[in-house]
Amino acid sequence: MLDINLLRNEPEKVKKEIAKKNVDPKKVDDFLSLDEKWRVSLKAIEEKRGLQKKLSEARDIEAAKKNKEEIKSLEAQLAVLEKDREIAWIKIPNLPDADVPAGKDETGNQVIRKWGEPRKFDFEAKDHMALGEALGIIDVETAAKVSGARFNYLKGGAVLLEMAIVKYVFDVLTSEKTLKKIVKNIDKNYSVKPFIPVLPPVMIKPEVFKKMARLDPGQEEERYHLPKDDLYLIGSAEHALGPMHMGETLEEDKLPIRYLGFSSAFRRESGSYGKDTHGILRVHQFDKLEIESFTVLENSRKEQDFIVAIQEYLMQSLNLPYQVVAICTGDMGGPDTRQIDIETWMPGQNQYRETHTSDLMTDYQSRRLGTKVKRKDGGVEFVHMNDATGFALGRILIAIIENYQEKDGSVIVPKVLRKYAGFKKISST
RNA sequence: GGAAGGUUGGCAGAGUGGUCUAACGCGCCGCACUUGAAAUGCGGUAUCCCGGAAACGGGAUCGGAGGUUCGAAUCCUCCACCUUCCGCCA
Repeated sequence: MLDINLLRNEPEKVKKEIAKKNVDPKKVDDFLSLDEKWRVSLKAIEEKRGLQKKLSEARDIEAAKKNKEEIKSLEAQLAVLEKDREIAWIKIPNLPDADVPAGKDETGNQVIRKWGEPRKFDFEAKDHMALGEALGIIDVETAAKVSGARFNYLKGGAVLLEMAIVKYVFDVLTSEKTLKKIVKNIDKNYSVKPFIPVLPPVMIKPEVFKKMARLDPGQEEERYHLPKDDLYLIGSAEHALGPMHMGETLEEDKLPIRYLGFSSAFRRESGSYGKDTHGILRVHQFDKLEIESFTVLENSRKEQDFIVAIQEYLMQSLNLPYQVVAICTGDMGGPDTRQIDIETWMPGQNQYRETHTSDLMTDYQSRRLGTKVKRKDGGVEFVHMNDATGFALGRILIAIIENYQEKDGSVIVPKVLRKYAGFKKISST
């Protein structure tokens, strides 16, 4: 949620900014009108409560009884107002940063840079499904029988390759030495504090999910819910990493706090029927390495730049061609102030496909989570949060299988992963 | 799944219906004493909301929600979490 003072003091600015995100500016007026009503109601009730105390002290039981009835009816009104006000508040998204390209939808996204050349094959390149099935490492048919559409079994070399990637990324992000190399392009004096490896829970409570601004109206359809226990399956490790410090006030010298999580991610993919039905590009369950970091406000943009630099370092070390995309105002997420995606070249589809995202959320999430930082000068403010993909393992496996395929249908293991995988090539047996 | 005990301010911990504006202590901050420090003494030390330029005023908060009462940290109901035990279990 946005800062209440910003909404009250600069509504025109907020309206102008959210319009860029295709959000109706009227939502600001809706909120402010409810806020005003709420304030009036609150003031009235507080006066009556003060009176109730005095009457009670004076043992004026008759007057107190009467006053109590009035308080009760006012409280009922206030509760309704409070709820409506909160709902209206949440509907207002974070404001886009100044350098975010303006645009209505994904056509407004801008490729900022490209790295690597799509490989020219001297044979007909196959897609990951054809390769994976032939190699016996991807099986969607059995998964369809056992679990339904949009599920998959990974087997053999694909499994070992995934594990190799996981271990490799954990090695990179926990090494100060490697991070120092990466940060040079951003600001050589910036913090290279290593990431803390995390295996998070994959089920979380609804109220926590809401505080992360990931279960707001319109998003529930995308989530798996376990009604018996009222728990949700996470759609990303972000959902369990982001709330790790909710309700806490962190000391400034503890920041930045950086986590690297590994978990399965669960998505209903409602509304995407018929889209990407082939292969394992869009599935209900996949594993993902996720980056989450907490910083002071003046560092959060630099932190995002650093995170993107890490993503690119990893991509380059795997020698996968990619492009970095600045997501435009109309296509970015509600809690984001700046979103940068990476799209990886996939020869099987002859196009770049989204594999990474990096979200700068500023204090939009931390305000509802109650995650604060106590500055050295004694001031307390909300921390800034960044969240980003380390590797979405299903999709990066697709990229590796398709980019590293050989004429005979085998797949070469990227050099940097060989010592982790223990083999150089995946062949049919 | 069953049972018992617990959850109070930064920490520790008292408080079983009005004197709670939450004791005592520790920690922290300020001042005094001191060449400096320690010790000592005095004072101050939670968060959030509303109003206010500010000083300040009002309100809420004793795990959470609801209830009883003129009045709740205290009584009642439900829930969550923690500790321990039994059962089951990777």
